[in-house]
Amino acid sequence: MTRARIANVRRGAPPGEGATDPRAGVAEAPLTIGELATQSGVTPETIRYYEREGVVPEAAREGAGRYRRYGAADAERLRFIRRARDLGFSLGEVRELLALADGNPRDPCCDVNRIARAHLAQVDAKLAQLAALRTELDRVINACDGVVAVAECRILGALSGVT
Amino acid sequence: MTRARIANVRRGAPPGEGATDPRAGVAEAPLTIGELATQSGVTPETIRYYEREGVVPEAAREGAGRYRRYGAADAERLRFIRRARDLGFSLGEVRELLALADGNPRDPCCDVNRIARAHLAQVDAKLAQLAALRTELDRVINACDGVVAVAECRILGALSGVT
DNA sequence: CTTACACCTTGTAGTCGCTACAAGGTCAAC
DNA sequence: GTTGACCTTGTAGCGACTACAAGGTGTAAG
Repeated sequence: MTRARIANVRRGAPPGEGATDPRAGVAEAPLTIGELATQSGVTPETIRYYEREGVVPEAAREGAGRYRRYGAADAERLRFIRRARDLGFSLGEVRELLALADGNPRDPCCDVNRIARAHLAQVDAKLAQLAALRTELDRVINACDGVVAVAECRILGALSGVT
Repeated sequence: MTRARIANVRRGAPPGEGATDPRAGVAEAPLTIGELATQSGVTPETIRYYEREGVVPEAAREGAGRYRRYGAADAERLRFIRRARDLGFSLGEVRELLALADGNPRDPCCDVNRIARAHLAQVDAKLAQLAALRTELDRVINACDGVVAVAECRILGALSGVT
């Protein structure tokens, strides 16, 4: 649940590259994995994991370096993934959504709807279950008022099956 | 979430052992792991896993057999564990609760309270988070009315950061 | 040029709570 | 003795990362 944000300040900003083209790939102002991580709110480890899993494409390794280099499109894709994950979509669902987004823009978006609605139903189910659990837990806790010794503890009693 | 229940009917009930002493250990009417599983609502694999993890003690292997043998106390302990797990306590928390239940009955039960209340707080936090997520997901889905092509899909748009 | 050091690389193992198998052993009934 | 259900151990897998370790690279400053 905790998403680490890593301080990742570029030590030397290359001068004279003000115009940020929104359609830029890796061409303009390549990012290191750490910078990409900072921009998209995930850790470098997670990005590498996504690459292994094929959720993001293999990064280019520009020039002589062995470092991965990223562009604006990669940052966008990662933010997409992060938002979807934050909404509770599984990585598998994210993969499907990405495939749809990557496909023909004229394709119907009913599959997107289907995935999203199925997920909403799952969330509702989990909510109901968790609410019921909370009620029960509250009941168990509130039974224990003024009891001081383990022998008479009503919480332990409830867990032991004493109703 | 699905807890398998296994049919486990004793093929030959040993005769003449009617009195079920609630304080009985392994002495009276030993159970196989499968029978214990049926009685306590977990699978044999889970019981063995709990033994490996030290949540339940190592089972006695009565007589010449290599089979684990259990008594009423073991069934009780497992039911305790299952109830606590059903209430969402982690195995670590279950371990703590068991240690408290195993300890001196005259010890104060404030630790039990602390664990239970901490867990309730966690559940509440998760509930709030899930409810917020649901709201957001619903908003995303409802934005998409009558859109037919992926290019204009508002769900994908929302995930891409278009607000 | 050297040094320093932050950042990167790959690979592997760990987290949680089980679940699923495989290959073989045991027990009770018939 | 033969069935066949049950048990045994060991190992690997799930999801979605996270955490190391051991070593390589890129950049700035001295």
